[in-house]
Amino acid sequence: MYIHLMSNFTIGKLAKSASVGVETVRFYERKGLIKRPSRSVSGYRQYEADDSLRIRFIKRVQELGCTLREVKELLELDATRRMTCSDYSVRIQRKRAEIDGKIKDLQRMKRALNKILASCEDNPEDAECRMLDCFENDWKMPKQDKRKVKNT
Amino acid sequence: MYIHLMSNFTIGKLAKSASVGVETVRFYERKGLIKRPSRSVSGYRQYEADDSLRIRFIKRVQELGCTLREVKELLELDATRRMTCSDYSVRIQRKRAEIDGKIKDLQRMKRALNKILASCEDNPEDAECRMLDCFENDWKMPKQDKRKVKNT
DNA sequence: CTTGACTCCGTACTGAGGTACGGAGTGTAT
DNA sequence: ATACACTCCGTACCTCAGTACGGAGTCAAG
Repeated sequence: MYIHLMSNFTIGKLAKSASVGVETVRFYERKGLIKRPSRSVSGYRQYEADDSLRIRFIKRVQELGCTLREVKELLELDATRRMTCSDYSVRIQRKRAEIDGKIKDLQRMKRALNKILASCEDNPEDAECRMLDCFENDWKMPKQDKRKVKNT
Repeated sequence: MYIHLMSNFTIGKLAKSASVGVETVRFYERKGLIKRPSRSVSGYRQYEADDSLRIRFIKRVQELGCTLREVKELLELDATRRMTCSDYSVRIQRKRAEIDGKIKDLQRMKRALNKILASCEDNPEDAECRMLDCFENDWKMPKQDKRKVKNT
């Protein structure tokens, strides 16, 4: 594991190791997404390997369609754990369901891409497949019950 | 199928059916994400069911972490098909790989949530599981080769 | 002991993705 | 035929997620 040996990143090192800009690190600090680091005598921020992991986590989860607010919630799931096990596990379950939905839809999109690929490579005539239709099962026409509309 | 019978949405109807605002529809039109609709004599936009599907597709794919630019590319995959089957299928394969990566990471996140849940419900003492660690396999430490950094 | 790269901080700016506004025309229910 | 809701258009505005700026201090190599 020998990772803890290479602690004490300066902000520039951290940023580079996580493939973001220095300003982004400071921005995340302001937003409370990463903890305030310890400081050197002269006031320089001092980071450790875990902070790099954390930033890379943030970036990846963002790519999976979460806002920074949601990422923060995710990261807080283990922080607040153990004190509030009651409704807290409900929150986790909700998050899990959300993720499940995303996985399903990504799989549908993948199938649609496969269909297009197949029709392109094998028989360019066949297969009236559109990307659009890959979600058709769940929500082709909302049938007036999923009313999450900005109600007037 | 009898869907084509209920064509000719006005923009408000379309927006409501797709759970977005009227302004969003116009915005997507400006951005070229939906085609310019036909107009009534008085200049009102006239939509059909497919446009609603398209907008719902856009919103969902956005939630899966794509920008509008990427959504547009996805939607164009079937439009430009059949003329450029050569490097075009490469583009599709790239898209598919991207999606695969997202599915994998979402599954990892789900497993992490499951672990937290288990440790919360069964034995609140055990299981030092953090959300952070769910991606550890692929990119714990970047090892200086994935250098997509804003090079100085 | 100077030079150049790095850091500090606050504030200002940017680009994406919408939202809101306002004045004018339209459609329709009473 | 008069409300009232809806539409048109352009422009202005908003939030989110960074980016850039600039003046001052710091660190390390030569």
